[in-house]
Amino acid sequence: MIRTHDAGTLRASDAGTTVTLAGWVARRRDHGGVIFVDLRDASGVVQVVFREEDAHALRNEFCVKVVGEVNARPAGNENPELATGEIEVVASELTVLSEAAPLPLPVDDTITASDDLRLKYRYLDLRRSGPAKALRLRSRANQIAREILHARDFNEIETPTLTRSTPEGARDFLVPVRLQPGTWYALPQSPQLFKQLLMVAGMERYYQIARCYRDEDFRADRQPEFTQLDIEMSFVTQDDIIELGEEIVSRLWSELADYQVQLPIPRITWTDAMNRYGSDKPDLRYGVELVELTEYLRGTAFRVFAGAIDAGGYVGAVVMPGGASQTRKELDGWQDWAKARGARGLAYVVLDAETGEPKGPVAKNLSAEHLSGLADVVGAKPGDAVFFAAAGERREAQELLGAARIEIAKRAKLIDESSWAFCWVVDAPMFEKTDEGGWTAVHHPFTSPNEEWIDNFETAPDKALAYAYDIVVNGNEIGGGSVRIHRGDVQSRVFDLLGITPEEAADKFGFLLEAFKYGPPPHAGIALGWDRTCMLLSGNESIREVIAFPKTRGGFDPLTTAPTPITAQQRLEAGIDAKPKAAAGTPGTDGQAAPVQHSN
RNA sequence: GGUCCUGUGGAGCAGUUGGAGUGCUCGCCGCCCUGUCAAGGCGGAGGUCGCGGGUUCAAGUCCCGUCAGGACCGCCA
Repeated sequence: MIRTHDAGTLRASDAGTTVTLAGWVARRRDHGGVIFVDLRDASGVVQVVFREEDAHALRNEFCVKVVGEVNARPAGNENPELATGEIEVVASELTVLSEAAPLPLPVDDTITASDDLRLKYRYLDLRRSGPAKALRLRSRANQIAREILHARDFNEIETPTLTRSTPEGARDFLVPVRLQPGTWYALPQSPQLFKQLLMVAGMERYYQIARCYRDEDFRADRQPEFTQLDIEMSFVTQDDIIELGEEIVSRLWSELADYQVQLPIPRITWTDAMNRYGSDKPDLRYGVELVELTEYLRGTAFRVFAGAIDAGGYVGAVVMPGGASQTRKELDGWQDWAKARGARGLAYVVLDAETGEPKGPVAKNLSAEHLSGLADVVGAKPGDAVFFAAAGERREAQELLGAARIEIAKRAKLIDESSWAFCWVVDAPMFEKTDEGGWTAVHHPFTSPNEEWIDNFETAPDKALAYAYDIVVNGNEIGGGSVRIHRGDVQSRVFDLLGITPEEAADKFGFLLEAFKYGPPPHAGIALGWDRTCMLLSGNESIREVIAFPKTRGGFDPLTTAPTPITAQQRLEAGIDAKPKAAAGTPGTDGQAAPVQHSN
């Protein structure tokens, strides 16, 4: 080793020791006759004192080696801000290992740079303590997960990243195949089918910290490549997977966020989540629950509500505490907000802070009777605002109210940012209607109906429930999974309902169905969105912060400038323009199976 | 595909009613300085106001387009 000690670990007890340190010049304070340098390495920072002129030439981010003696600082010069603040290293020898050009962005915890500049110089960005800490936290999270899973006899198994499309709803990234021009690999959207094959293979307990790919638009919490902690077990029930998920989550939060998760984590059914919070990933840090008014308002003359009710739909409301004090401009702003998400508007009534009298444009359209009881029905007090949503489709109106609920919490500052609220959302529906009138799987088509529905889901597909579960924290879904179908007859019936013909099924995932002929065990699994989990644990608001070299919104990497054009030669070799031969045994990616969605 | 925000020396910002590239903090270069810790003092360099077009006597500022970055919707768990 070039160094004998780590800079950040030196303490008063090391006084008198001669040490060799190596690291970077974090800051230089040149007083002429004495020069102070904050020397930074991965362990932290220590002050080095130079009395020789040669340190005058040092600049920020020079990489240096220093030999010196650890001394207690002169009385009165201690720095309680630093872990190493009681001591300093008096240098006797300085070696410049490499110089640094003037920096394109400050390597300084107190100053922020724009995102694309940070990414272009990510290696400098990561010298800062915050970004570095996020990656170190992620490494520790990986370690914790592995400790738990290996203690439970899991096998860490790698699955292919050059494969065929897995049945998720997202667009695939495609890779041309030189050896078979005109054919293409897909990068996996998840290892779903492979982990199920590993269950057939008798591995019984599988996990993988798996890179997954989806060619969809970006968000603050979405990148085209992302990581899942992917888990599958044989001979288990939903409760077994939930118990495992709870151990992982509670260990992560206790060690990395200093928070003790109360176990068991509360479970809420999907239907309750939608009814009460208008979301399948409710943020339980605050109340503001939805109230259904379909029956209360039945018979109203207000056409917007009556139309929804007569269509067999839903009318509901959500209360904004103190919302009556909003200005007209703020209330109008809610209309723009609603339109931005595709709604026609957001009806509201404000309750006068003094009298409790309902006011606002919608109040004129409601009968005196409906108005007088409104506050009690929705649980509003004088000074509150009541927002309404109505639609022929129950879920559509509830989701609008759910989004309004989140916005209310933000604007009314109802969120305790230091708190954590976990829940499992269980009993998700198996199917939902497609626009064409058919059915599509809410999770994926290998998710098992629950005990109650496994033999009769065809009788009421809209009511059938699945053994599917999502774990949610503060309104973020950090993981989800399901019990899988392992019986061939059930799988065939599900495909049948989804309108997937046996031919299509065989084309798309015949290899899995084939495998299921040979004694597949009952199995179930879960996948935790690892980037999002680490983002939350590290207190960041973008998953870019927990990814070493992330991409910008346009799918661009400012550091490497990927993606790049290819040469004509590369294009030719890759066979991009080749037409596939008649699809005999090598079906392409053009299977016309019914749409299937969702992973895990 | 849509809505919105941003783009000004190396970094982060300000820039009024359209009136000379004006300003602030940091960094950079030089000099001074023996106890600082976001050191301090003095001096200096550094600009096609993202790019293109338009309106105007005059555009960093107004309009249109475009590029880049960001937030959200659609999409996607």
